[in-house]
Amino acid sequence: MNKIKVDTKQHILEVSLDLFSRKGYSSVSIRDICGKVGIKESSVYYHFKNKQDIFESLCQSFTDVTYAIPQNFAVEMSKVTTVSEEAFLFVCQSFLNDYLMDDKVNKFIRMLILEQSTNSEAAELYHKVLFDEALSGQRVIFEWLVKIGFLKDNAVDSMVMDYYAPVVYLFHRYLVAGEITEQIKAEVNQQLIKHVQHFLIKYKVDNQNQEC
Amino acid sequence: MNKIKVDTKQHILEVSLDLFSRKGYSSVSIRDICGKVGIKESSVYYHFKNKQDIFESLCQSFTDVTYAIPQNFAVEMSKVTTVSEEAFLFVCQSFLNDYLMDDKVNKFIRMLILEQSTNSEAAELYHKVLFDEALSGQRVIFEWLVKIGFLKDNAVDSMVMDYYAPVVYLFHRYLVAGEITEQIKAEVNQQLIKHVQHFLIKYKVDNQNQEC
Amino acid sequence: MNKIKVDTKQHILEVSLDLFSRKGYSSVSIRDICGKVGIKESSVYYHFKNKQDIFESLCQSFTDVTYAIPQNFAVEMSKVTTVSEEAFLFVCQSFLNDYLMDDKVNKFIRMLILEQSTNSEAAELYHKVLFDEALSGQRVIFEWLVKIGFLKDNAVDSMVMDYYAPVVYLFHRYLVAGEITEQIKAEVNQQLIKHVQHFLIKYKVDNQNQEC
Amino acid sequence: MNKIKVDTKQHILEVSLDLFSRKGYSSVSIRDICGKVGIKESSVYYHFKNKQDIFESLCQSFTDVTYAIPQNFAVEMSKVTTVSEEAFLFVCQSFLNDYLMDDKVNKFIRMLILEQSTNSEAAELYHKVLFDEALSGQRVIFEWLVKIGFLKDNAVDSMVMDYYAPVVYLFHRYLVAGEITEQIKAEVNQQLIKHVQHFLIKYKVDNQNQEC
DNA sequence: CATGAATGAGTGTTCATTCAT
DNA sequence: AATGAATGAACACTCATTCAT
Repeated sequence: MNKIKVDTKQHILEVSLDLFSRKGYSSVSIRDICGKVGIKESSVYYHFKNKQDIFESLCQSFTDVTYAIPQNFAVEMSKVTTVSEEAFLFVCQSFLNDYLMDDKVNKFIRMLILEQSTNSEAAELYHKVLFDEALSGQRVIFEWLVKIGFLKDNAVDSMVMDYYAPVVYLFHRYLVAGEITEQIKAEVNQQLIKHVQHFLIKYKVDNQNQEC
Repeated sequence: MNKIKVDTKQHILEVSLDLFSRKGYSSVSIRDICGKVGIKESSVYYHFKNKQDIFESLCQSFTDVTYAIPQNFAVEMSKVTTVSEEAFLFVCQSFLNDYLMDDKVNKFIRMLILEQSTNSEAAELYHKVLFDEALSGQRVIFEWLVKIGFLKDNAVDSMVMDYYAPVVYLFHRYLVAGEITEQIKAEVNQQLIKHVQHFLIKYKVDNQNQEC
Repeated sequence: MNKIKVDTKQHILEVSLDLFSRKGYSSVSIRDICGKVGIKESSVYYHFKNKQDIFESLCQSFTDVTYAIPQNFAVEMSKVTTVSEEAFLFVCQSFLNDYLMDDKVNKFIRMLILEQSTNSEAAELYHKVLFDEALSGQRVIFEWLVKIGFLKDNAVDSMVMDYYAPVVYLFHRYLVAGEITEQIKAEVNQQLIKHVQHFLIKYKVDNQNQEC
Repeated sequence: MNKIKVDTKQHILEVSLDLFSRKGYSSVSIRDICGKVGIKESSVYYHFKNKQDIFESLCQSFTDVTYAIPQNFAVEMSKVTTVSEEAFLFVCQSFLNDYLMDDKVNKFIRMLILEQSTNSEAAELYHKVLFDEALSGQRVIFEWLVKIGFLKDNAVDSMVMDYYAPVVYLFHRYLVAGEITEQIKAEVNQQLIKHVQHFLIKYKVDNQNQEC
């Protein structure tokens, strides 16, 4: 027979993430979670020490996922020596679609935003993920893109700022509040494309000269 | 005799704003508020119908303050015919210092960010203030700056995005979480100056050519 | 100028009686009363010592009204030597219309019914008014009606019971709960007439025989 | 070992009924109930959704009990073809002793009387039980008693009124307020017997004729 | 006469958590 | 692995009342 019963612990985590990201940790009761999971409140305490433990468990699994990204990317980078405009755009879009708009990741970041002011662990994680790590990761990529001659040899910090600020802007404007509908996804994607093209005009090495 | 007793209603509002912005509406109890104000819990209900009423009262006063800005600005604009780079920078900095970094306004926006997912009124107000109204206000200003020959006659939308995205970025990175220390203020100010100069290089009309 | 302002104390009493009779003493707050009267809560304490004092003041004025009835009636009785069937019916109806259905009296008895189990003063007054005094008063009347030859010389206690039980029944069935509409008034009146005629068939001295 | 722990839910219902019938729903606090039951306040909410839920649960169980009566009676009726005066009196007394004076039922009706003006559900139930259903039930019985030749073939409605009005009277006079002592029980029983005999003199078919 | 401001005690209810089963 | 039953602490809110003005 197939597995019919889903792993309850995993189910609790999923439901909790969903609720935490929508109402905030402290506004979600164990009752709320159990209601959606379909178990009694006391049962949670078989799987988790307490409510905080659910939150921390979520943080841990998110950290794991997030910290895997740059390493994966480094592996890919090492294989590649030339980058086309299309490839660059593709990578930017996949960061948006496969990461920031990914159901779990998106919910997670929303949860962090709500908890950043209450919970110092959340605040730290939020800043690491959305700013510190993101920026340093991008710096590495941009330096590499300069090295392989795709981007001009400008100040990388300016470039990163020019690239990333609008991404953060789009994220907060469209992806933090409310449901992420297909319509919103399309809108954000389109704005991202416009932004990347705008960005490349300024920073991409002029290939026509190279081709000459 | 001098006034010794502060207006209790105002005091409640101040304390509430402070706590709401730090812990989120639902994590702040009437007990918390009263403890800091120095009154008994039941006394709050003389001044406000209920907890939600405090929140709405805060929203109202914030709305009033915010909607006064563009009108004040319009008055100033009408008196001016030429703008120097210093003046432009000064205006940008004053928006940062006198608005986004203003204790009340800053706390208020933080509160809205925390409540945007729970409270639709908060979500709407947040988007109006930080995106819709801000963008349309800036569009007006930039169009005027183009008209008076300070900025190049580029697509205004792109210009607004180029200008505003980094502001939003700085706001979320440095001004939303944690205490706003003098050190952070200085850091943000410096980054803003860099950003504005970067922006002007691209969009300011080259006066030397004009003078020729 | 004429009196425009009604006597506040009287106004409080009226509103209180209305609310007490509909929701019960303990379910009516000073706030409720003041809201309807149009004064602030603290103002009540100028006119009354406390909430209980309002109740007692109501009881007093009701007692005064009620205890005046038998005396008034005794005066009337002493002037009359013969009674017609119509006159008897008229008196029965006037007790219903001018007393049990009178807005104030009705509200008052309803209030007593609600408070009889909580407040011993109310319980006592309720039983005095609706049973003890009513029965003894009726006994006096029926004895007099026997003496003047209008009613047969039966056991007065049985007669009183036969007469009064249906009145109490009608009162509790139609006049205690809900609004007393004109329709209900008519219905009760009709049932009372039927009852009185039924009663007189059994107990009235057959005048035709006497006249023979 | 024997069961020592009583069913808590049932215990709460019993205590609540007792208190509601004596002080009225809104004057009884959850604290009062829990104090008597011997549990903490929060424990009530494991068994009942809220205070109102206790009330409704009581109403339901009372409704069940009450609506079972006529059906039980119908079964008995179908087996019997002759009725003695003693049997009639016995039934009347058992309605009094086993229903109106039954601890639970009595408390319940008292509760309804107190709540009739506040709670429309209570008002409806009160009128159904004490008037509408009671009257129609009695009509059925009296019609049957006429058919089997125990009661004279008079207008049934008059008969019902003559029978039931004094019962309602006795109920409100002796059984609604205050403790129901053995003394009161005896008094009411005696008055009921007197009333039934009085009633039978008027309405019972004269058996001496039949015996001839 | 009336009110603005405050308060202590209490109300119904929710919460995270415990623990025996 | 789950649940029935309970609980202490907290919660938003209401109440009758007081008192200086």
